[in-house]
Amino acid sequence: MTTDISQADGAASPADSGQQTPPFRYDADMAGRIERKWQDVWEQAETFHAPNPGEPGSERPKVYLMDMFPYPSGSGLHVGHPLGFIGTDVLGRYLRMTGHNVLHPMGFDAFGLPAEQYAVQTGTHPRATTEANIARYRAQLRQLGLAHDPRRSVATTDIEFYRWTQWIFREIFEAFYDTDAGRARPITELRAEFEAGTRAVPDGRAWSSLDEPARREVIDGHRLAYISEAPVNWCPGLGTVLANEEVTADGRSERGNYPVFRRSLKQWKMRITAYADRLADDLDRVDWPESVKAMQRNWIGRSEGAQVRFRTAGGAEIEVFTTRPDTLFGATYMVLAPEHPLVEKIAPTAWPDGVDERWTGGAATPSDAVAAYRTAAGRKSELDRQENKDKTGVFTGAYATNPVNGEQIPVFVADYVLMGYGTGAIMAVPAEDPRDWDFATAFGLPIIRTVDPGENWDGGAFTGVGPMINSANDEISLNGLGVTEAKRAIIDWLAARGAGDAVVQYKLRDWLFSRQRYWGEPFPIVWDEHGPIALPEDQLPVVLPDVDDYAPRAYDPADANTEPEPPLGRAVDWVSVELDLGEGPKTYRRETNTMPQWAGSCWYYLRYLDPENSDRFVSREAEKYWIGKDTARSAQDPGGVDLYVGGVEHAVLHLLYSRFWHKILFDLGHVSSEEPFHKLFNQGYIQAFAYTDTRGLYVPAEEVTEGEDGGFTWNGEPVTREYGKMGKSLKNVVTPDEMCDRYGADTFRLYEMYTGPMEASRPWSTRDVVGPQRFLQRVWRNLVDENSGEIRVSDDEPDETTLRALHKAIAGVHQDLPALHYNTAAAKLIELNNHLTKSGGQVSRPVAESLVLMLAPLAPHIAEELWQKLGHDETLAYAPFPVADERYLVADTVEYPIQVNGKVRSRITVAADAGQDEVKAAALADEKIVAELGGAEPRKVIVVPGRLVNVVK
RNA sequence: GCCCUCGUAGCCCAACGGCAGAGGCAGGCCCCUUAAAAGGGUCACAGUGUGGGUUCGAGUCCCACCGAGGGCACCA
Repeated sequence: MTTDISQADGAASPADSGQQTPPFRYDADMAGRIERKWQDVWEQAETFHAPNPGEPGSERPKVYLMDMFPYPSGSGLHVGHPLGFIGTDVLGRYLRMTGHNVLHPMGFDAFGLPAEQYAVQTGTHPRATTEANIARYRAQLRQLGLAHDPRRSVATTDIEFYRWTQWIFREIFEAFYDTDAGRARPITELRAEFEAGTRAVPDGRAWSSLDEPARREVIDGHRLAYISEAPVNWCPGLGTVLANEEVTADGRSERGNYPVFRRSLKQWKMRITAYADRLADDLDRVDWPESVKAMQRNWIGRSEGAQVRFRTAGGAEIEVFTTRPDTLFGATYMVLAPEHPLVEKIAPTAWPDGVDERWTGGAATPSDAVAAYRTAAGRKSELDRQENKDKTGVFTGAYATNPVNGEQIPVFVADYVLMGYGTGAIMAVPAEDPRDWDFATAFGLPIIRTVDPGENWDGGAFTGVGPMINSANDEISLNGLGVTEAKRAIIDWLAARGAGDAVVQYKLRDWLFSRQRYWGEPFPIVWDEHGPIALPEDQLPVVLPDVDDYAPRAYDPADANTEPEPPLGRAVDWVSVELDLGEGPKTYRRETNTMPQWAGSCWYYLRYLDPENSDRFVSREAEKYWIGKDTARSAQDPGGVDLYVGGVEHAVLHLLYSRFWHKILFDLGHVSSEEPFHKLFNQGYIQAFAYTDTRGLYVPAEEVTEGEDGGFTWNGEPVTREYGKMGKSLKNVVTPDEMCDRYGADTFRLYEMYTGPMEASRPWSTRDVVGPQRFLQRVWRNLVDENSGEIRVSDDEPDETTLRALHKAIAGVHQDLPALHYNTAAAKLIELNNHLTKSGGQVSRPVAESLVLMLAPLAPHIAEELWQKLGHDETLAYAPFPVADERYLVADTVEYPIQVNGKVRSRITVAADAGQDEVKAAALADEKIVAELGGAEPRKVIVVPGRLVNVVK
């Protein structure tokens, strides 16, 4: 079937290597020839095509392995990118050899800013750039020998792919969240309920009294994808709005680092908040790193508490959210956020008599004070608010009544209360909240302790637990209760009086889903005079039109008072469209926003399962087979990809969004699984040193030398070393292409897997790559004559020590590979090979074959070549992985170290099957131990079978 | 400020609570070589960030501190 190119071409190769190098040495050239050969063989033989259910091979237990797909950037891959890909590949190859049907696909997250920005600069269509980059990535990945199923490679920019992205959007648009049922349902069912009168219109109007536009407005207000006029993150520098997740803590864009402003704009949103509970709760059902779960929980930010209503003297009601309703007796003032709508309504015309001067901000009237404060707060950037935690604020002039004790408490406006969280208003309890304590101290407000901090407490606000005090009125007393009971009691009391209810609050906001960009999925939406309408399924895909100018209108990055203007708006012929959507031909206006980059990655793992399907985004059978719930795993198993490997940087964004979409698809009955990713693994990063000269400019890292004093120089000049990312601008990029040229892909793979455990970040060190290369060279030399290229194994039985070394290695590797401990697996193979090298002579065939098979997941090309040389016609990709024979794992005799008080003092050798008493007796009879004890009886003797003996004096 | 990781030889990293070293890099010496090395062999190098505690026994478990990396940050 295949030719043996290492021999055919081998004879020609020595001319270009050193004169004395044997002609069949495993060097970079040889490796390159072997690797290209096997990559072609695998492709032609369709070795890694994974069968779908019903196809031959699908009866084997399935495993779905996936990497987070890359964005195909113009600069290509550097050595850091494939770390996870190789790790997944090694596991996949191991699992194939242990009888599994392994699906390991790869695709491209190809919509995004860089291609668009390049298009803006050069006029090149983003599709041209994107496809060229994808081709480059494919070639780079292919040369690494990754066992992907090539039929299943998808790109989010493929029209056949984004057709289904639009279809899913459509499903989301055509659904609402039924809070009673706790799941999404089709919007048609909502309409039917309104029509039948089984569901009340939220504002109490009768459905029959509404005209069609009004009805549509009610319906649109329930959709999971909806338009809202709400404060959003507007980034004039990018000319687009951004999701909360895309804005950094200091109020700038994650991409480009431009200022971001809060502006009220009409935008598309997705109702992810409806799923807040399920997104938080179901984290308990997936096998993810605790750190990632913690980040998601933190982002969702569920907190349980109460809403409490305070009546003001003017009759207005201020509703607050608090997690500590138990401390209500200690509420001595209230605070509204500067943007709170009640601020101006409650402010009276004049200050009350004797108002504290600190409260007025020096203004003549409450309205002046409030207006001035609001203006000042609005001018402050997020960064200012964050960095300056000194409490500022001003009295509104109004008082509200504390419902538990009738106290009149002053209402302030202060920017330490945020409009975006809870109700934008708080009851302030300085005794139990440090922020309120600071404010109360600054403004001279009373502080009443309601939780007993204990005698030794001399600090400020007490947030710990303790018995309640000072908390009683005529009807209820919380005094003496613990926090939990006090909360329950006061909520019941408030609820009975109509002054409050138990509520749950979330930090999570609805997901801003529209962007003013060209290079993204168009919405499958058209507008008529009343609002948005989803295009019927049969009119998908909505293909991106060609435009002359790819740029959104960008502005002075600092000018907040600008409006987003999407590039698709300029495709006037496309925007205006005549359609018959059931009311006869009519002109509609297309939606000109595009979807954010996250859209495609929300569901790509489903498309891999059935990439050619033109009837459905994925067939039910394929979805069930590959990611369906596995009750054998656990009763509550939510299903999902068996292993998803990628960087921790997606902990919140991508992983939360795709969970959200998956749950909608589940609710609507389109998938059987409830979670997209069953097990998540975060690989570490390959990092690199970078060097700057005295002017602070980066110099080529490759050319820097280390002096004996530990200092670094470049061209004789001293340079300073930094450690961090690999990047073009840092002049420290190393590419896999270079490594394949200089050492071969197998060496490169082994190096990446060997330098540390998968989850660990570590520095790149080109210098160290020779280690794995030497190892492969030695394996080759042990099995192949470097002068003739002939295999040289013996048919003699292996000796006892070799068998022991072999089976010890098998047992170890068998354990390490599925646990992703590739570094220790490789070490065990090196150890075994070192043993073979030292033994000298020819390696016996069964030992050679086992070694080659065990090497195959890590270094597949050289393993295939050796396997073929050993006389096998078939690929080893599905050959059975060696199994250790217990006989060679147990020794006849065991050496026990003998400790006296935990320190090793002697050693004895006893038969492996010796009982504990025998071992103990032998230990105590040892002359060194007898001397140590000096005739005294040991207090205690601990025998750990097979391990050691510890004598306690 | 809070939360999560992680500190073992010059470097990268191993070590079910049981003899601190599996492996690699770099280094020394020897062999091969006219010479060289990405060839072969061999040798040395740490007591596990610091201080306590639990234990017969701690790199491993607990507490505090120091250092590095990451996440969150006026979220009521």
